[in-house]
Amino acid sequence: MLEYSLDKTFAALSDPARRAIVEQLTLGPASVSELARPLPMSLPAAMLHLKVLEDAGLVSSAKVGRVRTCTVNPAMLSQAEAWVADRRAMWERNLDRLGAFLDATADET
Amino acid sequence: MLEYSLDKTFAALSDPARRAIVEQLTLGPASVSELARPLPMSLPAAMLHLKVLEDAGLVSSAKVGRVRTCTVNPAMLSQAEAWVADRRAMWERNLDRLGAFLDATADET
DNA sequence: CGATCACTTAAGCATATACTTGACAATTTA
DNA sequence: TAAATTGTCAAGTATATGCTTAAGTGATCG
Repeated sequence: MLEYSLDKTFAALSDPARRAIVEQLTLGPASVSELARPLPMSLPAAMLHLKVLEDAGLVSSAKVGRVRTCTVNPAMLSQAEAWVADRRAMWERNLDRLGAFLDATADET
Repeated sequence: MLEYSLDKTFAALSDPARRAIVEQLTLGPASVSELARPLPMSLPAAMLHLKVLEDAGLVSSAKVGRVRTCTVNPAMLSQAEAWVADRRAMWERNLDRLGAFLDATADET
């Protein structure tokens, strides 16, 4: 039952270990051990982070033989990016309206 | 002691109530009560969310008389947006390299 | 000056998150 | 087939998060 939400996406990105995993995966696919090695924690702990990223749809993985290979899913990155960009655009549009209002008001003096 | 981090920014944005607050603030400044009214929770609970947003640097507020007026801080939105955009760009650059590699490999046949 | 409004603080509770170590399973490799 | 590698599960602990109601503070209105 895949259900990707902004809640999970942003929550996943709020942890430095998980951002480090995403960062490494943007360089190319990697195994669980490779992803866990640079992290300051045990392997099971790293796997939990990986699970969070997968639940959020940011990462996909498949196991072949005894090694699980993980890849990043850029579509989910785009979705998070879009939400923030839209809010910022909305803010700027409103700032423009405020500017126009101030201009119009200035004309009245 | 202001310390804005991606950790806090993404964590703040991971909650629907807090995103609703940001959304409303992109339309213009608002008081605490105005922000809390549409949320399905008590006013103290809404204030906690507001505090999280302020700790993350996403929202600023100032109290004049008995009403506290809140505004959104787009710089922090930009920072979050930039992190995601950079990772996505990195992923695409690597995808290009993979394409080039495959092309080169194809030439060898 | 008493009532109301807007916000704030406090106490308490339930659930979720992040990590540990130790045991265990499945696959290569020697 | 024994040993090493790679990943997973389980139990336990500590801290953080999200919410409630009740009580309180300071500003403004009638």
